[in-house]
Amino acid sequence: MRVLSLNERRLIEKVATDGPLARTDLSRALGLTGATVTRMVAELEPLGLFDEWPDRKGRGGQPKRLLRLKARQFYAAGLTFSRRSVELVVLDLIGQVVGRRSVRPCADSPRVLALTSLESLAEIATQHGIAPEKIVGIGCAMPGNFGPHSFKAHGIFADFDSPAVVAEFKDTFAQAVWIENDGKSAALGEYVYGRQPDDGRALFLIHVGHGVGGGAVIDGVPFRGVNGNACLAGFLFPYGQPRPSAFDLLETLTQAGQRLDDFGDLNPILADNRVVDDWVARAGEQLSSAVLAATAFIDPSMVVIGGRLPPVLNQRLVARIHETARPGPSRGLSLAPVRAAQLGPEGSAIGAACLPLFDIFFGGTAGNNYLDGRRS
Amino acid sequence: MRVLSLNERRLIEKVATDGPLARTDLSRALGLTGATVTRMVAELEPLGLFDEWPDRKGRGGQPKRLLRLKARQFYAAGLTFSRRSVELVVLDLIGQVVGRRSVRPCADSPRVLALTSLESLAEIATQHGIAPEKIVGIGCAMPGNFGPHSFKAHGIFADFDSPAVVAEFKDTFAQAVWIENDGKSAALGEYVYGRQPDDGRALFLIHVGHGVGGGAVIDGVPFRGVNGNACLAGFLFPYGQPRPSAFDLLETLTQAGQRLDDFGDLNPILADNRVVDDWVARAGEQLSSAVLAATAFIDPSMVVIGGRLPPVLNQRLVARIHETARPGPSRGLSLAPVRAAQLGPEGSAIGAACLPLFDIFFGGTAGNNYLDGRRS
DNA sequence: CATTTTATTTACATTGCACAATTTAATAAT
DNA sequence: ATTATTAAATTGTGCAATGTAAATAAAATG
Repeated sequence: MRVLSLNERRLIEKVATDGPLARTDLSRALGLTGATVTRMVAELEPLGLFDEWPDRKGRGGQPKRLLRLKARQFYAAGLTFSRRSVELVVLDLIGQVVGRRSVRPCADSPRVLALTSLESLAEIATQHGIAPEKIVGIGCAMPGNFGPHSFKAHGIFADFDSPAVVAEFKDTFAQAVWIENDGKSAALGEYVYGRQPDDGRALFLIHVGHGVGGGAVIDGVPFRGVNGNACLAGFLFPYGQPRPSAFDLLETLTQAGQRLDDFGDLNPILADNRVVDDWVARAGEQLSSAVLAATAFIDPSMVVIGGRLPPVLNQRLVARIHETARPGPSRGLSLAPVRAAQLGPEGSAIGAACLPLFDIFFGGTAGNNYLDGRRS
Repeated sequence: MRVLSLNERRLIEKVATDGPLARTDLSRALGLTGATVTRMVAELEPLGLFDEWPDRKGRGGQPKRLLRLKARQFYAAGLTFSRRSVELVVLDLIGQVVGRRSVRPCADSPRVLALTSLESLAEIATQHGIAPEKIVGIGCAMPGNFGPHSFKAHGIFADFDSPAVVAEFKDTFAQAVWIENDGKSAALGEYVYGRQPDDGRALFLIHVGHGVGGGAVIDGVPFRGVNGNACLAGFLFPYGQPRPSAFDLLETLTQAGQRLDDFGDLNPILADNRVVDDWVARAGEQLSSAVLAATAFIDPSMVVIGGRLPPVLNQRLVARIHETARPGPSRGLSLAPVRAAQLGPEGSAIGAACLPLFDIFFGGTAGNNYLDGRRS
């Protein structure tokens, strides 16, 4: 597929997030003339990205011809994993989860992880009759950080501490592979498909997962830092002490005699659970200081609490953060608004699937040497 | 003066920071063709920005014709203030301080501040024979933050808590006025004129001044946050408790019986001063946690310690930070390298003067709606 | 002095977009 | 039913910012 220009990707992203939209709407939203939008849409025609139909609600004048993404024209797979499971989702262009597989027991090596994922992907593709060439890429959300030369996984995944992980994935899949930290994946997913109109220009997500991570999308561009390790809200909570991570909740429950294998087992035991209540109270308070830190450093328009926990827990954490009512980072300033993630515990995997879709069809990395959007 | 295009500003910035350079060097560095660089330089000719002379060191082939900025072609003024003084510097295009004035006693109202500054500026201009139209703008570095609708100054400047400050400045000066937080000004100054080759893509500056602030320049663009309040490293150190600010040092000295009126009085009393030694030990340790936080959230290539303190104190703070040897923000990660600011206690004022120069001649705000660099 | 090398310039083509005029398809007024 | 009005979409044209390729310039080298 040809590489899309910056404005083409801006157009597609706009249709994806705010559609359906007519050409005039796009022209206003993107700051381009109607003529340009007409031509761009015409040039994108061979990709078959859009459905188009007349707007029946017009009041005089030629009716708009609304565009929306043809959901099933392209797909991407996103994968993430935890101690006892590999979660794979297949996402279509409009962010609908077409299929999901959760496989246990889990990957104890990068190779097993890759092969397991390949198998899950093949199953889903077969079941839904998805041709392989319609799957534009595989994204993998990793619980861990990027060292100068290698990927450093979270401590419980000792074998994942190597650049071989990347190689293993690239060898296994026919499609192109994207690797990203789980917090940054979730932030991207939340930005692209969990978005609400008042999100504003900068979304910061605190990722409550194996550890406490985070990610941000600022002015439509993922904020990675020079080594890909920005937004690590978890530094506030040293290892070996209580911290507001999903992993910490599992450990807390284990110590209280309620042993769970994985994040996925949380849902049934949440109601009327004193241990969970206490954990939410403590973790929410800790997270409010993470919100303070994120406000101080990033000054985002919105902080989102997301990660591997069930949505109801995210909501309870947000409620607890609001109760805590911490002052802002400096005189006269207040905390950024806080909200629970829209995407739920699959957020990282959906975000992972977003990586290829975003790079190919949406904002992608803004700016290159050819500052007018042309290429060499 | 006509508004310069994005690539023109990239070119001028490159010459400013890495010059002298020939057209071919620029073509390589900017990713443009030689033909384009030739034409751009020719079109900038009326501004008289460059000196050009043949390179005598060539080894075969036509000798390069090196370009560098004509330092005295344009100027900007930068101003900052503290309890007992108003500091104003005039900077030329290559970042040389052409003239400085430090006036006491100080501004106790925005109006006095503005008039005092105007007078200082006029004196410097007269003394050095600088025509007013060569001064392209006035930057003001403010100790304080931006509220949703007004500027909130640091607590000791009660009268500055209003949007009237901005109006007062705009009324007083013939030139265009830029207002910015002092930490962000200093970061910009350090990026443009304090730069070293290994700075990398993202510079974070911790500003030790009235409070503890900060600023960052990421991929050549000042990082401001949605409200202009990003990079506030000081949130780690609550008001009313010991904190690593220059103001805190003055207070500490006062309590020990060594009363000083202003930051400028520090230099003579630094040697063999037990109170200062203790303060450096404590503040350095505190700052190392600010470095940790900056690394965690921003993941910069470099953290710079700067602000209103004499350079020797910045160096001692950096030494102390290195002693503290804190672990990185997560497993396998280490702290960003730390360095003392190049620009010294005038950093904020120089940075303030950078604001107009940067916006007019250098990177400015990258990207606008016209993604090809054209304007409506 | 001819050759080689590198820098710079010139002439021309391409492209992404704006502007303005035109066409299209609906509703409202007569 | 006809005409006017409106808004959307399209088409034709031009411009500005680049790239491409060839030409020219100025030095070192043999």
